[in-house]
Amino acid sequence: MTKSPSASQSLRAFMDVFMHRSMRGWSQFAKGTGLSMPQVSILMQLHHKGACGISTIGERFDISNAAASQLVEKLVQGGYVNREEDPNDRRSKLLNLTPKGLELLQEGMEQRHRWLDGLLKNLSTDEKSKVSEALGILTEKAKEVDR
Amino acid sequence: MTKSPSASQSLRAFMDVFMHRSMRGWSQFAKGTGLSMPQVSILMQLHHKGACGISTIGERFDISNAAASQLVEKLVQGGYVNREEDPNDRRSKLLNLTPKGLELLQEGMEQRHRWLDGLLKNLSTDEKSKVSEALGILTEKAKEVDR
DNA sequence: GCATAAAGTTAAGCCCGCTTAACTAAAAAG
DNA sequence: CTTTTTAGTTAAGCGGGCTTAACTTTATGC
Repeated sequence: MTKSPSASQSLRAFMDVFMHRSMRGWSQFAKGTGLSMPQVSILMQLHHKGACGISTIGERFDISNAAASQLVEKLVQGGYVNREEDPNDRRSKLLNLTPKGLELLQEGMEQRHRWLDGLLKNLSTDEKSKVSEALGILTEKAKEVDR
Repeated sequence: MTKSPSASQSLRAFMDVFMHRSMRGWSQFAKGTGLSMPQVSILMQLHHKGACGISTIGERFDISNAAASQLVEKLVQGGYVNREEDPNDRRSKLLNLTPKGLELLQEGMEQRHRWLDGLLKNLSTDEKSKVSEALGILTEKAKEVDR
């Protein structure tokens, strides 16, 4: 590295490598579990944003409620998702990860983390702390923006 | 943030947010272009690793050569990929992004980067430089590990 | 209370990715 | 030179995701 690049440039370079790697990782993982990417994405989304109904799934993935319903049905059949009536509105459903669903997701994350830990192994203590701080900053901001 | 977390913890939190976001971003982008995720993935991979043949695609995505051939065919039809004979081995093909293919990919990246730039906007100059440095370190390592 | 809207489900049908199998053509092995 | 291996294409068929349309059930507006 000749000179210090801008933060924006660094982010772009990082994203290039990082996105490429993590996307391929997830799709391979999905294949291994027998689930499809859309199905895994729904699990991730439930874990990330908490319980919601069918139509929320539809909106977030920009698919019809019918499609969302069918995908969720498969996840329920597989025991990854719990689907119960919303006590406040009996038309609506409350979707939640089952322990099995959570476990599956965490296994997928583990695989991604193993790759990342491999990156950290070769860093000095000083570098590690810098990386840690910077990612903490970014993550906070991302959560804000993502709302 | 109460106390400084380990680098590994920071990476995990970061991965959670970023993977989720970037994957959804790409799949929405793909939908907008009329291409499927596997097709976009192939474009990304060509851009990232350079020209290769059909069977290399098959190996990298863990699909049959027949499947790879069919996917590539669609990308060639769409004008996103150039497919020519390998002069060194006339059985083999050399696949390359066309300008149109490259442009499409870059548009996708732009969309992701716009989100990221939104994150950077709210950072102080000091934070920006920290982020920049840390991501530079990580990117270098990632490229090494990725081969 | 009745009409209307909203949340989900189900079914029919389309497109797409993927696999296997059969095939062509070129290179490597003997 | 013949045999075998390698790269790629093509076709048939399966399964999955998605859409539209018709329907059920529950909530809401007047």
